[in-house]
Amino acid sequence: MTATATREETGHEAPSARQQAVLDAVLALLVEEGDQLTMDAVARRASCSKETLYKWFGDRDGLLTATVRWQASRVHAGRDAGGPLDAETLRERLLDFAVSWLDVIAGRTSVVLNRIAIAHAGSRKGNLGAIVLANGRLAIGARVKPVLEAGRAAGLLAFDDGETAFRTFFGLVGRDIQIRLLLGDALELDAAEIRRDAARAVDQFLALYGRARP
Amino acid sequence: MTATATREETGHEAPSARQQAVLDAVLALLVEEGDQLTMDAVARRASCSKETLYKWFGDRDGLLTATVRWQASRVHAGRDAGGPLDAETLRERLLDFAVSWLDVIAGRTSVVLNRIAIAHAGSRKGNLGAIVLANGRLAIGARVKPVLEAGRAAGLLAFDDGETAFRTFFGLVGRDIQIRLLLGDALELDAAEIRRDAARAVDQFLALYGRARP
DNA sequence: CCAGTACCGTACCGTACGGTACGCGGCTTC
DNA sequence: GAAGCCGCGTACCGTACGGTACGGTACTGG
Repeated sequence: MTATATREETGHEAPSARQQAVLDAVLALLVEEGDQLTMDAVARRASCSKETLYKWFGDRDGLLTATVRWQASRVHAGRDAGGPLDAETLRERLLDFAVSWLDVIAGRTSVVLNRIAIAHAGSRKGNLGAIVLANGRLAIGARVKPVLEAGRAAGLLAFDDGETAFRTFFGLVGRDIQIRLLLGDALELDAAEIRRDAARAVDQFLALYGRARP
Repeated sequence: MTATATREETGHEAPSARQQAVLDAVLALLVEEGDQLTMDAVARRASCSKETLYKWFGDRDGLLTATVRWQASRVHAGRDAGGPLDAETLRERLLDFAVSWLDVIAGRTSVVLNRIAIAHAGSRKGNLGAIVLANGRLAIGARVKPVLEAGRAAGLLAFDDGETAFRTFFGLVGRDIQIRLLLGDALELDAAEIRRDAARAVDQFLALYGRARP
């Protein structure tokens, strides 16, 4: 009930250490080689047999799905510290989100995984697309919206619909960055530039939705 | 020098009527069948032989490239009417851009083509990605920026860098729409909603960059 | 009326890759 | 230390699909 339990019915359980190593190999391969990822290459890179791959992950799609989930599981480093909200902490929290979001989407791994998921969404079985969406856009939304609501409750922000406000924030932060990276634009973003972009986005968002202390 | 001239050295010339029909078949197939587009299917759909396909377009990538270019060539319906700029016409021009941009990216064809290009960008030969980028994000930028500059010249807008201002505009208009559609989110946008979204984006942009009449 | 050309339809080839089968070494368990 | 698994390595199979070859038909130019 130890090892075999990981490959249960739904295939949703946390992967074993060895399986994680395999998934990391997939990620590495994806990042290095682009998307023409073959099962052979994975087996070779991870020093395991294709048979094991199929036993653990079912088929190629299963392996991809597990990889996306695995990567998603390590991104969820969010600080959702609660507490009283003044203008300064609100700005800080938003800046935090903006920076970490830009960090994610500018990363090679994210780009490659999004490419895979998008290609996948184009041909039946929307699973991958849905998973990436749930762990990307939707997850960040779910974490930012409460902050916005808190900001409104504290009289620091003014908006009717939290979803709309968040989508504006999303647009101000991401702008054309993700689509350009997905389409292969070079567009190097270093930490400093990310910080500057994030700060600008937060300023603009507060200019649009902020309320002068009443 | 008539028919053969279309298949010249670079392969850049406008396609003949028959070739256009083939490219339309590719688009239709792409939209209907997702991305597992085979040369056989194209030949069958367009009632032409595979040999002709290869003769005209070189290989599969050539066909895809020609298709992307063909689609791009029909999107360039931009109104670049010059003339004096007052606040109202500025807002109108921006609204125009926003609406037509949303129309494009929300269309099935654009989604499918972007998917293809993104997948392509993931595996060598960034051509397709570069082409889509050039005809999408870059083209709209090239058309909007002069309007922004004109707005600044007329004292209606205030910004240091036109590129940055445009990217903000881009983000306010597109928000999360494109990535969601690419990843397979349903997200139906009718004309009314597009108009509303575009108007909100323009209002927000003017709130950020507009200058009260001096 | 006879080339020559363009192009359709179909049959064909080669290969890459997803998926399966099998033999063998190294564990755990009794 | 024998029995039984797990999982590695490798060889193998089937097929889908990119690309080519070839025969047949229509149109054009001389």
